[in-house]
Amino acid sequence: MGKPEGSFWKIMADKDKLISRSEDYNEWYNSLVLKADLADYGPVRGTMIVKPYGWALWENIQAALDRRFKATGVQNAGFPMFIPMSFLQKEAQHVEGFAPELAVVTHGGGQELAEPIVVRPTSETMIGHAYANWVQSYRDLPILINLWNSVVRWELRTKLFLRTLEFFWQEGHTAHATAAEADERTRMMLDVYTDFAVNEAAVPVIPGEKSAMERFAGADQTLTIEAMMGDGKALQSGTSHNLGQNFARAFDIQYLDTNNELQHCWTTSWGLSTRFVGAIIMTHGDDNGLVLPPRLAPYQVVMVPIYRKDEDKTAVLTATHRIQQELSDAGVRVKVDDRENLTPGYKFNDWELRGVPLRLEIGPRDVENNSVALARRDVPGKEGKQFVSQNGLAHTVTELLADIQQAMLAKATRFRDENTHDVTNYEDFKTAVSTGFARVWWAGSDADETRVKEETKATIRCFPLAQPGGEGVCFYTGQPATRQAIFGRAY
RNA sequence: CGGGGCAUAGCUCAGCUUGGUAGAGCGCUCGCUUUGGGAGCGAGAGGUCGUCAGUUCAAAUCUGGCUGCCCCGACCA
Repeated sequence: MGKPEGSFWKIMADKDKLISRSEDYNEWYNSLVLKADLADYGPVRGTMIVKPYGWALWENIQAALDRRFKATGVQNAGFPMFIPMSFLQKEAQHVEGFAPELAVVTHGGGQELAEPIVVRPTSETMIGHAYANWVQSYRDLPILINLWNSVVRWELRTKLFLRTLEFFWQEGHTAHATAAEADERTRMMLDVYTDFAVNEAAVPVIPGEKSAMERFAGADQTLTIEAMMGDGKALQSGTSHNLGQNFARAFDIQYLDTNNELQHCWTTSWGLSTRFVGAIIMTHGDDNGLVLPPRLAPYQVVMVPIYRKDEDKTAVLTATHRIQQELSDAGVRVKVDDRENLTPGYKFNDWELRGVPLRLEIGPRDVENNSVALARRDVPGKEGKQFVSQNGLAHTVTELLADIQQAMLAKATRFRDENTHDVTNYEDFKTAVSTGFARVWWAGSDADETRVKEETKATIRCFPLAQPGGEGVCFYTGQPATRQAIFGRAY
């Protein structure tokens, strides 16, 4: 064709290209979720259809969490999604917090209901009702239960995975005989979330405590893991609440202790949702699309066979399936992209968009040389591509996947740290929270916190559990402070 | 709940100003040629133009209402 060499390919390449993150981060996110085939919009405003690829990612998240929960003695159970309105009203803070976002069922079986029923926004009240019946004696404690379900909160402004009317999550609910045990459990589950985020998702998080204003409605204490997204904004990625005796009192969860005295239980709850999928997208994604951590990726390796002639095809496909089996036997999640109607180049781009950690190309030359090409998703272009021997390939791949996992965590951690600034005055604070986190000494009141939010849109994401110790000067009030806080703009 | 935008083929959109037989690209189906970074040619399938009403001989096009979705702000995992 008579056009300059580059222009044709540039046009072709731009055709289906994502908008770059720097151009419009929001648009990048929205279109990526759709194009990577993770999810789609539901027919009711603000609802989400999770497609098989997105659900597979969620299933891997579920599996990683579930085995950690069970290792601490937690059992799964199923609870009703319908809650009597009166239950919500039993805990004053709780109803106040959730009232504005409740979905209420007024009709059933063609009849108007005598009492409206609430679709669970979370199950603390239903759990309270059940536990009150289950607990009689200190011998019945602790109760350690987790629910995998979905909940409904009538959000005004929604965004796929991050905030939808209905979302999928787990909610753990425990009841204990002592305050110390409840406190221990609250921290233990935060540790579980931290370990999961860092070691499975390669998402560096800051474990910390929420301020009184950001606390869960009805909790004495809310712990959180906070992550920094690619645009410098914060995402609350999992929470663990110490509910004290608030719900035990509201629902009469009582037991007889060893002295035959009636005591209220101490309860906790903790949750992590499909929002975490959003955290993975925005922590690791780049201008070419998703970058999934190998430990959670639905496919860890995608194989793209390449051939021209029929005789090549037979040889290539034979080798492809042999290697597929070999990798699969080694516990690697492999996908062979044997679609006939698409060119290898298209497949490369497609799987990059979908974030598969490692691409394995195999063509006639490889069959001849006993080699394959491996291209790692986290290192784009030629740099990330290498030809390796087919001998010991399972080992090579396993090592490479581990390396990718580690490199992704290192990269995300570096980004987070480079965009976290220790500041001591308001001007520097404003600069810091416009691009990332500000770490400050804080001694302000609720009113001060509100004012900072109004003036800068930044909120206290958490008081990190890891504190430097000693004392500092509050950047806002100038008062002596004993705790440092992380501020940031949040999703 | 306020402000803005959009609604025409599976997707992205043109057509509307100035009313007159429904369009393009991509995708899809079939065939042939292709395949190491988003393939080419040929032949097809596919739309009561969001909805209701009004104006008119005639409405995708003009007018009004309604509905839905997306984006931006206040509230939230």
